[in-house]
Amino acid sequence: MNTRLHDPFKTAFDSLDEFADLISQVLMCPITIEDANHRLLAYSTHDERTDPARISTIIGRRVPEKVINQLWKEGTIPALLKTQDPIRVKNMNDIGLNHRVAISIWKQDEVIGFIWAIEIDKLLTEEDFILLKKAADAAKNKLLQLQTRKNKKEERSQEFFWKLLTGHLKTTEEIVDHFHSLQITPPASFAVLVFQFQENISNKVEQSISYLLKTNQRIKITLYTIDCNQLILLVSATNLESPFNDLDQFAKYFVLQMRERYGIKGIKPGYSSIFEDHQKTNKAYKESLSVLSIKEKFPLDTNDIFNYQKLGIYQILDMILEKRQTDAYENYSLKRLHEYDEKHNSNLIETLEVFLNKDNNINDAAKELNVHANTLNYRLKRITEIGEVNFKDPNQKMVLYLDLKLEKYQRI
Amino acid sequence: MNTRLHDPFKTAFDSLDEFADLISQVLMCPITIEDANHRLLAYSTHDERTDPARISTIIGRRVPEKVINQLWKEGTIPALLKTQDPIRVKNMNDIGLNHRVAISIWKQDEVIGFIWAIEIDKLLTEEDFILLKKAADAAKNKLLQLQTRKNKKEERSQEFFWKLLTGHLKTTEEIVDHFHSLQITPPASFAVLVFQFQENISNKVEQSISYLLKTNQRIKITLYTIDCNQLILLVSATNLESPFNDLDQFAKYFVLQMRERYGIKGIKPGYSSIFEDHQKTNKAYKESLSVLSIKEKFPLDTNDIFNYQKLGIYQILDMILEKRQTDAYENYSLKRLHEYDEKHNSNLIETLEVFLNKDNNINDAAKELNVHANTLNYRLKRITEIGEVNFKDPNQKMVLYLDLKLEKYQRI
DNA sequence: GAACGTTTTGTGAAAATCTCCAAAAAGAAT
DNA sequence: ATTCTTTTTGGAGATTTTCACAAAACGTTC
Repeated sequence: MNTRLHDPFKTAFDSLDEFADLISQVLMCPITIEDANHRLLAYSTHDERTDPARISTIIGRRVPEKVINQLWKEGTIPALLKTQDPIRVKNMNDIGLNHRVAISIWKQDEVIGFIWAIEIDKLLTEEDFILLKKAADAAKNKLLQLQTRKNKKEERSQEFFWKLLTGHLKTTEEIVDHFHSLQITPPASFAVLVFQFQENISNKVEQSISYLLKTNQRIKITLYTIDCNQLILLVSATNLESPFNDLDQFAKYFVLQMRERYGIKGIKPGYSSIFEDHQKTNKAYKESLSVLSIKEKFPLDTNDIFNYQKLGIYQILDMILEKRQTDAYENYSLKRLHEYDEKHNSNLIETLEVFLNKDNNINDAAKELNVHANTLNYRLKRITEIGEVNFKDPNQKMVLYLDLKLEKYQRI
Repeated sequence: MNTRLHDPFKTAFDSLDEFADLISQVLMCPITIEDANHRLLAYSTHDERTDPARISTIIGRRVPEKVINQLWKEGTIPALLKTQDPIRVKNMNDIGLNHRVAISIWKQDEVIGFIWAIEIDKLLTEEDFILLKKAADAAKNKLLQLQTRKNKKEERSQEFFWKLLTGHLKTTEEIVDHFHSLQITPPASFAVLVFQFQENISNKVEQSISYLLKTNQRIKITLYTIDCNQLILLVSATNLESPFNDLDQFAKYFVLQMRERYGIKGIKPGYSSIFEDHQKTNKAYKESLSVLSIKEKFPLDTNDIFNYQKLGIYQILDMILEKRQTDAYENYSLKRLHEYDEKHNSNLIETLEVFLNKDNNINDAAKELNVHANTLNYRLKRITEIGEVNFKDPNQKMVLYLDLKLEKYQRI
């Protein structure tokens, strides 16, 4: 027993799995080893007793997202990131978690992994805690090896990604070959997703990002890189039927988590259409940037839009503005309505805009304007008279809508 | 009596009015003299008896439009344009016309005016007819004088108009001065209206045009000129409240009459927005031409549109097309819908287009598609699923509409 | 042709929208 | 102050639209 307390882990071992079994034997409980992003690195097979959370972790080769979220909310992970000591986690039946003890594995001042010990039928003692700490220290070197191997691969990936983004790779075969040489299956369909941060992305923030991306299970992130204040991702949806939905959800999720977990605010997502041909990565990248630049120009109207497709009319608004300016065009209807508003200080223009925004829905628009539906009806009648507009004509309505938005844009 | 039959009109007279009185005395009935466009040139005051049609003619200094229309329909004017002999017109109480006799005044093979004799209490005899013929002959020279004077003025007007259209006159004062020197009051607001003919406009057609324009009383035509197959007008609406309405009506009226009266088909009208500043005549002209060129590109969709304002989205469609082509943009939703149509040979795309054309009106669209309203509803639901569209978002709908039209355009 | 999924059509009830009228309120004009 | 016009609001009733459900028709696949 004395030797055991001394340091039972100072022996040579080939694989992390072997090492996990060793810990398991020493502490007499199931052991799981994860990297910093909660990907499964190894697990003990010696002890067959386990809990549902561990099973899903092993099956999926990563800790389930809901478990991670719970551990963040409840404070375990933040604690593990602060201290080098073991942390005890209480039973959480709703996510299938038994009592367990966790410890983080450190390389200098950075966490590079975790060891989990599940307390099946006995709780670990103070002594065990000391042993666990020694185990964590012993695991460090093995993990570092894995990391450097990964880093090299990542560097090559990054270079390849930039070539894709800038359109340097001309043929589809060349691109697919590159993917394979990096041992990545090229996604059947993809989009480029860019998160724009308020400030340049520091190394520290980069780690948080990396963590969030790796733990995400909503969408597949094939490649990612960082450019000043932009995080650029090559992503593909797991659900092929409604990819936009998935992407939207992920974008919102990412922004939310960055704010809640790390206090980083003001991240703006923008993503491209979905493409099948990898040669179009460059185009996809441009679309994403275009989304971001348009979101800057029309922040209010495009607040909930992240996707180039969903930008709708805003895709082409600045181009139209340019033409309208060179043509010195003036919308006659809007002009008359403005004149009327001026003269009678009414607000027909505002009324019109809300009505069009609300997709011609009288009730919704009336609610937003805080007037009676009949009032709105009356105003609309006046608008058709004064502006000589026909609301049954989608054509005319569109131009009104466009010109309204343009006016607004010009005023700013 | 003998001398009277010989030629009572071979005397000198100063004005046409004097001459009208002379005829009136000889034939013992009220006399009116008009130019080829039914503008009043002179009328007898000797005889006080008259009829409502004559009164309005004198008051308005032109024959009322409904009277002219009636005389065309009923054949009097066509007859007068064919023969040099007097024509008798029957009583037409509904338009206030008594019995009367008319004769056309000729210069070579062209009618340059008319003389009207109203048969108040006695019908004109054969003898009177011969006298009338002599009167017409005598009136000819006087009318010619008037015409040449007018022609000179018209030439100067034409030159001025072209300067306006091409934007050669820089300051508004300069333009207003020009107007005044031509004894024209510059209209407070105006539009440029262009009729495009299928063939170059011959002199003969020009006469018909001139006639139609001069007899029109719906809108004020300040200036007009002809350029190859285009008739260009500077017009202003008499009704300031709904100028577009007036202009639309006139455009349709002109096209109709040219076809019905002269058998000239395929005339396409196009007119600009309404402007107040005469420096913008050039812009107005460009807008009109733009309408015509767009009508050529989208003949079906823009068939009932003559006005730049009402062109709606078509104003900017070719510009958008250009951008979409350089961007190699592809609408994801439409792509998926097309694929679905292809695979299941359905017609979701057509359904979508009709639905959008009909301004989201299920019933109207269903009628046009010859399906049950529920069928349409079902299809729309499928469209939102397959194309990942949200029909409550006016933005998305607009882009769909635009891209649909663009596709259609590209296919042609 | 049986089995299956997709599409079309029909029905009816609930919800909404529209139409019309009238009264009140607010502004403008005299 | 009063008249007149314009605007807002309310409500009742008619009309439309929407929605869910079910049956029938159609197409594909085995």
